[in-house]
Amino acid sequence: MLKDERQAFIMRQINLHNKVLSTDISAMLNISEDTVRRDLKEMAEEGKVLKVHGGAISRSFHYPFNADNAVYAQAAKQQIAQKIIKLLKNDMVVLTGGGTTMIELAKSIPDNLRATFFTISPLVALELVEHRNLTVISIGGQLSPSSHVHMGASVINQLADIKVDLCLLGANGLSVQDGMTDSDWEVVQVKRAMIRAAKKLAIMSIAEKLNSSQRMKVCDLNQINYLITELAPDNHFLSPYRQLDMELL
Amino acid sequence: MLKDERQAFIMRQINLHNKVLSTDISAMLNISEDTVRRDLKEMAEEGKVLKVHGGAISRSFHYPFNADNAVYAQAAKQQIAQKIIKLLKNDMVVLTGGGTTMIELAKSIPDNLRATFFTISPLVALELVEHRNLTVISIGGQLSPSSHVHMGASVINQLADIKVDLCLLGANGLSVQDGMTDSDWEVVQVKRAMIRAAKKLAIMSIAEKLNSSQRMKVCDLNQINYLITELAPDNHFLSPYRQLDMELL
DNA sequence: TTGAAACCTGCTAAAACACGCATAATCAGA
DNA sequence: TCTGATTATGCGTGTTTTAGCAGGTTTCAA
Repeated sequence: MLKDERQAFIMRQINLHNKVLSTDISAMLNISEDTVRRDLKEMAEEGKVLKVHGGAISRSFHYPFNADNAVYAQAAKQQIAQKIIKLLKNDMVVLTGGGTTMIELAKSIPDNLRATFFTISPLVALELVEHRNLTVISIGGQLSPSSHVHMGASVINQLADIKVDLCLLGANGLSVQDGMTDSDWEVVQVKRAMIRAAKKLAIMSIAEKLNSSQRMKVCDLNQINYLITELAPDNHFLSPYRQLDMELL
Repeated sequence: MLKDERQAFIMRQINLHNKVLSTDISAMLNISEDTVRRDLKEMAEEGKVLKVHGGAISRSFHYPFNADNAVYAQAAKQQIAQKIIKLLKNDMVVLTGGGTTMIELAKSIPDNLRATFFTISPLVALELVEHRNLTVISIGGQLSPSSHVHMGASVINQLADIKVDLCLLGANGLSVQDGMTDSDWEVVQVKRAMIRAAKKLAIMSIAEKLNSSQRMKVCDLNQINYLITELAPDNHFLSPYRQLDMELL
């Protein structure tokens, strides 16, 4: 077997699986691991792959991370925001949670929308209040260091006293089996109270979060009125949700 | 499974859910918790995540606001902050307003201070909550677009129900003649309610604002227990205030 | 205050690695 | 086709990296 031929084979494997193990290649081609290592090293120097201990990974695979303020999957979240804006009408009263998707939405609300927003997230509140025609009311309470939203009994109490047209929540986990789920007990309590306070419920979730589950159940899928993802409503990925009693956006 | 692959997986989980638990990752990938911990530690050292007890949280979640904006008279305000820190004791309950001085203070509170902070400013709340020994409670209400603090009747109501050790307020106007003054009627109402809720009152003000008056009166000078400026207490500029029943810092 | 969970440190075995060297394969030009 | 030069490959040896584990300590929350 020729060297180039071998490296082409390795390249194919990497394109196929995003990674290769030196041992695997060695076994597959019946060559010594040393040779594989040498190949990988060479290919890494040519910039074709990323060499790591144990094998190599695809160059395009290096995970997304920007040290500063880049939000993960921002494009998708902005798409979601655009879709939600269509749900918002003048003189609506809306209740929102926190999360980066919600912040993207808060930024991109059109300035001419005249509405009232209740929110448990100070970050969202600060973004919303930049729009002239919005009335922003913070549901105060103990601020959670990890999720940066207000939680605790006083939040639940306040939520019991209000009734809003639409509740906007980000989903942490969402699946046909388990419904909407979350990982934190306190968060679940607050989300439930928020859902109770709203006539309609809209859940936003990037497609990646669909079909994932967390430990605690927030609500059933049939309580959800709108499910907003960055995908087109007829995307096959959403088909499990299509029969259900919710509108896909 | 390759190490980098594993870390990419963790990174993805963090981007999706804003946090991960070591135990969860360990279970999901069938690897020991030690390995997960080592990964998280490594990733934290590279600045990719924030390590916390039990797991790690997203870095972009860590308050992506204006990192270092030009604040007017920032040096002076930081000096003031340093002086106020000396007033803060463990297990104190403090009530604060908003303003850039207050934010500077919130940033520079020592991490080992264990205390409870009530605040009407979402920005201050978000800064305070970064200190792990602080309990932060937002007094919620309508968010003022101009001053970025919560105002309105519900704030007054909530303030009526609490009693704190110390109230920290920035002054808009302060003079021997007129006492503490402000320009906005709503703000005055809130400040009065805050003062009522506190055993002691500390006013912070850059020297520039001393001897200036606004239209509305908030309180008399003799209600003030501490006056904090960036000047030394024996500065001649402060002499008009020296005879009064307040401590100059 | 106390018990459980999370953590750290040091250790071990196995895997992956690097390096030198001997041998095998390849190639260019006569 | 032969030959010498060049390159590629496999192997032995010693080193480094990695992952799990044992134990003692810290942290957290009840």
